[in-house]
Amino acid sequence: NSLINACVRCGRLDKAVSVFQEMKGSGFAPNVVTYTSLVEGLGRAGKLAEAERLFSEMRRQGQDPNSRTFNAMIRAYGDNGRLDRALSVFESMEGEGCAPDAYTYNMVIHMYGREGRVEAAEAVLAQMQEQGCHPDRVTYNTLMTAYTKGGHYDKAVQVLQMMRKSGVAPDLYSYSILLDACAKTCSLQHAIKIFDDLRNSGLHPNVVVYTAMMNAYGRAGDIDGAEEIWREMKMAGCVPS
RNA sequence: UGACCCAUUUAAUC
Repeated sequence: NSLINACVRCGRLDKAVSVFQEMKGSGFAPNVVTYTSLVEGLGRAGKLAEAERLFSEMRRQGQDPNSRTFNAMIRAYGDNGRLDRALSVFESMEGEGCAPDAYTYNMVIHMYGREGRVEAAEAVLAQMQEQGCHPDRVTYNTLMTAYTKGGHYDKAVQVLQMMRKSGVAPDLYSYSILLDACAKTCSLQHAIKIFDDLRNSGLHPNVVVYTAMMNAYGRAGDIDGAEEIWREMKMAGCVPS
């Protein structure tokens, strides 16, 4: 399984499949982890029919999909422009006796956000909470992205506050999402405020945050400010990308 | 029953 997964992660689906064949040929029964890795690999390669086939085959082999398998299948469809299919797999989970986990909800929220369907994303968040699944950092960050991409900066900031209130500490993703939004709308003053919050949080900015912040200065026409960030970044030992 | 062990989700620039 580790080898198959390594192949999948490196984009070598062909090798993953041949290891899978070898595995079966030498009498080792693939388990749920094996199938999940392959579904993921097939999804990345856009081979949806093949992924679906394994998704069915595993049940016949007595390996029922678990939440991670469903997640891999949902992502396979979602990343290949089949939101409709992704959603039907998502909706089938309950009936299959598999409860969606935070990853599941987070992915679905992300997919709706990417389509600009902010209200649908909010509905999934509500559903998540109804099911007793607690939103985590990724949930909040994903929702913030949905808002900023939809031009609702204020709502994104509200999410940051909601996040803190729920005891989930914002991370570098949270800040970079807001900084990027400020940069894209040339709201330098907001960006400066967010960057200040970040410093006070005790987190150390990384290259993504610095890049977004330089962008905020740059787009606002403040070259000196941008250079100042650049110097700070190098001083902090942060390597440019 | 639980923990651990192999597989899943979010940000900038290009």
